[in-house]
Amino acid sequence: MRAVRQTEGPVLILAGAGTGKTRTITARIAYLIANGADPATILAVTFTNKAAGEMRERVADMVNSAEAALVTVSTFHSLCVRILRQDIEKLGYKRNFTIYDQSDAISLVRQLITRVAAKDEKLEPNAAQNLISRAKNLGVDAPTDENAEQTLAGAVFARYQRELRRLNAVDFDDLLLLAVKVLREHEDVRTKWAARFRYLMVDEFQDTNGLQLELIRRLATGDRPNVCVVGDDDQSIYGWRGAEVRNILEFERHFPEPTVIALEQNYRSTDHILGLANSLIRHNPRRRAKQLWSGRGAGEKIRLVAAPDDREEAIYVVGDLHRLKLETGISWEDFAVLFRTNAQSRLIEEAMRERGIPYRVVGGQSFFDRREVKDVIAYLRLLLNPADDVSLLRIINAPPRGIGETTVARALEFSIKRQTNLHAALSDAEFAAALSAKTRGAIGEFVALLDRFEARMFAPLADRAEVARAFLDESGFIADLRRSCRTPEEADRREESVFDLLQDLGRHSGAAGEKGLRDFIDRLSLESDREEETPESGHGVTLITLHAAKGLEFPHVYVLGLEEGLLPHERSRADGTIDEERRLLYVAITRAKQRLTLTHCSTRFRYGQALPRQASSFLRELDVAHLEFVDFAKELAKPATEQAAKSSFARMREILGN
DNA sequence: CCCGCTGTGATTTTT
DNA sequence: TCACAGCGGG
Repeated sequence: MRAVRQTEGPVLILAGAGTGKTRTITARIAYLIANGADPATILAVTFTNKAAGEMRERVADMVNSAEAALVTVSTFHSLCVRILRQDIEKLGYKRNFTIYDQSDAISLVRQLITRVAAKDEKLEPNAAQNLISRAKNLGVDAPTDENAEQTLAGAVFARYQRELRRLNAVDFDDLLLLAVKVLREHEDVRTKWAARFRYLMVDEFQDTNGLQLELIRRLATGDRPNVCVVGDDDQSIYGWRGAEVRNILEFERHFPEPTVIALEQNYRSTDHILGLANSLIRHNPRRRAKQLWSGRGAGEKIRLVAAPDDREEAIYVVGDLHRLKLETGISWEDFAVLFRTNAQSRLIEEAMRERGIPYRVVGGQSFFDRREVKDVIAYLRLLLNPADDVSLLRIINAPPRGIGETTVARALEFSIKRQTNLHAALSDAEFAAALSAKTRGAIGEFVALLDRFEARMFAPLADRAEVARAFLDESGFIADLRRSCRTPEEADRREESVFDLLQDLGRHSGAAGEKGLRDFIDRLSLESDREEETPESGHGVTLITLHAAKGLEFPHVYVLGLEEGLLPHERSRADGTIDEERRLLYVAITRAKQRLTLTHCSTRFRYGQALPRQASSFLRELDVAHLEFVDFAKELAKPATEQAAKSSFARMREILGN
């Protein structure tokens, strides 16, 4: 297979849906090693920790474990952390910088808005953080024009970047931005890292943004660097968060005269499913031509169902999969219900519960909770970087220790005036002088606590997990955590998740002293603490958004709401991203292995109102040869009048325009 | 500290 | 419609 053996020079592997993308990359790595490449010079970059983990596992299966361990398989962000932990000083940051995740960033933005905004000005922290993030992913690290400082958002942006620097902190976007910056501006640094990696591989290349492309370009050495990217332009669905399909469409511009290999054999779906997918995606302009085929046989036609409203749609889908399950005995895990927006899952959930069918909702945003875990991280971060005000503010009153809001506000003011951080302000004699004896005592105790544990944590031969446990205990955090719970069970659960974390810290076989703890915290900061929720692990039918479904596959798939305004989403018309919506449907269709059902409604309830709906314009693009029109009324096994059946059939024909 | 009132806004989501 | 944030009162 050429995709595996062409190891020299730039290679572009166009890997269509279900063509064995990950398998190809891992086989390449194994092939490289078998042919004498030094494993330590191989770098494979992915987007998610999950993908990196899977790849690492598969490499370990193919080559001996000592060699596998030398290969660098990493996400873009953790690769950047690695670069920055070594070389960020060139940019004027200290090496012990703290990494802020999105919620840390939002809380900093919130603070700044209250500090900067006039009485009548309003700005949502969430929206502002989003704006800043978008800008940074375009490579912009400050508001562009002079006016920008005058708008609230611009002022917050400028202030935010300055604050991060003062706090010796970087956010997720900075990781990319600063890593690229240091490689761009310091040739010695660039040469060092480029020399390390002789073979570069990038997964899901269609999802890269400008910064990520630049990172790869700067790491790639020589006229014909060994850069192999794998991706599928037809599955580019993250444009809205900065991904540039252009990167894959114009690969030759960045890496001239590449070997281009198209993987077109699909190992997943039936011919009808692939045929349908092909007929749809053909309507996209500007794509790398490819035609997927499979040897899996024709299979069933794709069923297109028109439901009267979203409630009936849900009842139908759930009823249909229930029936199928009873008839064939396949397991619940083989089913997935896909939808454009999270809100759509509700009706499905209700219908599932009514029938007692087990299900799991993937995604959503349940990862902002786990308050106690974030608190523990804040405690530990503070030991590594006392200048980290966001962490300090998070824990200064957990537990309440007599340092009230007023005192904190004063300390903040003092720290701003002195151009320093909160920790320094709290330790400052002049600041203390202005306080009551009681407050002074409370602050003194708090600062002493931090200093004492900083010394203990980084003492030679310190047992990090044990020191951390004592820290959380003696600070009163654990007791406060338990106290704040409503039930003893909840208290146990939360305390246990803290101890799990500490146990993990104990097991973490890192270096002694600061580095070991920092590696551990870096890992925690970069991995969202959402539980492992792979479709295999849970029980039940998978309910999932179209976006989150990318990369997964299921024997039986239902795609809901193929209606104008929902898929394509109404926003996409104004944004000019209809192509991306089409790719989204393409991704959805290609998730199915055996049986696929598409549905749409004539009426949908939104914000309490019944809205008339039109079928998605995408339906007209589908090749009818692969479709079967399901008579909704009949399928529901309700006594339907012939008239109703006829009219619904006529409507469907009308919709499809043939 | 907690409860209930009011106002608001409502794609997609990983690191 | 409904969920959630922010606020004021008990």
